[in-house]
Amino acid sequence: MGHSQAEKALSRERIISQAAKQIRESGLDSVSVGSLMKSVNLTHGGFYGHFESRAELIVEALKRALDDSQATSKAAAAPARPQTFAAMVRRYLSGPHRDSRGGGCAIASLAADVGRADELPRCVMEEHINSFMTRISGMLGEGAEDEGIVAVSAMIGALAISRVMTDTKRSDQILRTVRDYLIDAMGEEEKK
Amino acid sequence: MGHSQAEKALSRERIISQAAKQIRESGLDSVSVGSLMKSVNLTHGGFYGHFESRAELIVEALKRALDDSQATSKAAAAPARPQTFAAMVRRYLSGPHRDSRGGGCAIASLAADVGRADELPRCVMEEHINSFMTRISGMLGEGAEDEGIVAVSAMIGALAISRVMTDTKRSDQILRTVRDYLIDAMGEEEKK
DNA sequence: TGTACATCAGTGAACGCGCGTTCACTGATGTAC
DNA sequence: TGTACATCAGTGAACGCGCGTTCACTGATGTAC
Repeated sequence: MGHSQAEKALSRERIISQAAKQIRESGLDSVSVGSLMKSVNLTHGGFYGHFESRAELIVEALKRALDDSQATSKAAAAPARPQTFAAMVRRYLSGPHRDSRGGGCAIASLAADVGRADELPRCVMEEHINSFMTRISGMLGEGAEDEGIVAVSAMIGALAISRVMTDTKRSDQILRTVRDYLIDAMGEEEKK
Repeated sequence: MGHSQAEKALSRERIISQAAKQIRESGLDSVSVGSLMKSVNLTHGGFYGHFESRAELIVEALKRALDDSQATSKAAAAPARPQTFAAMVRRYLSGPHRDSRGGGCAIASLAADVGRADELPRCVMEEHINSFMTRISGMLGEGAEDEGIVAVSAMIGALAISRVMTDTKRSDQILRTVRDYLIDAMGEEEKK
């Protein structure tokens, strides 16, 4: 059992990234200290060498989940840069995104949970929502701030709804309808 | 202590309606059998004379929450009938609705929770989402099925986002922007 | 470079607590005569 | 209508369990000489 300082940093990293994945999949309440530590091959007692409390971990995991999903979204733009609004919407409102909760947009998975939470997690997500809206507005061109707000609202709502649907055809249809509407109503202008 | 059959029905009613209110406020996981029964002045043991399990109660409470919020929304239309799309959107995307989680739209509060739940609760909400979309489409006139889907997605997303925001001004701005956009882009046609 | 010691990452038993669920019991309700 | 009895709504103690958190301990790591 070698427990060097470098290993401690790696342990913390594994704890946070595992917790981040789990909250995206199953919500803020789904993480328990015991099962989380077991899933990264540590014992529950060690947890408090890394965090003051479960609540502190949740905030760190939320930050990580939001950062991860933002990074994934930006990385998808890498080949073609700058990313177009249409490409972004097509990826966001897709079957694969709907079906990968653990790897998908943390705002969509967790907005309702965070809306009921304390001020700290809400502030953390608030910043990410604002920067997501700014990013989308930027794709739509000058003075498109309002369109960015509307597009983000519709994308988050449609994704959440599509995850409720048990009828896959209907779920696909909703994603497709909102996707086509947004691209048609907002994406066209961007080409000018 | 009189425990007549009529009183049993009233007890069940109080349990479900209290649970429905609580899940709209704080999510599906927030209801515990003990505290719920205490809040309707009964003891926890009596719970199992009304429901087979906590899971069964959750499904009943979800149905009730959805029915209640639908009824509230339809009741608001009573004076002017049929309700206009613009009036509906103005009420949905308002500060008072955002601030009354316990009395507000159960789809918006619970979509993410239900999206992670078992098939039964998902089916229950699915029907309500479909009928909400149909209702909105109906307000928009013939062949407005797609617009209904988009409007419902945007309304649910915007409400969830507005509840995350700690900056009230920003929260209001998001509600206002989505509200104005929807009325402008979709509501105008309805007047023709 | 080699030894002696302090540090500290991680262990695992223990804590009090609230959870969902069960069950023997109580006593008013409802029914049969 | 009045009495005797069965029913059953609600009570509260008890169950096993998992939770978040604490703490005495272990032994490798890192440091001072």
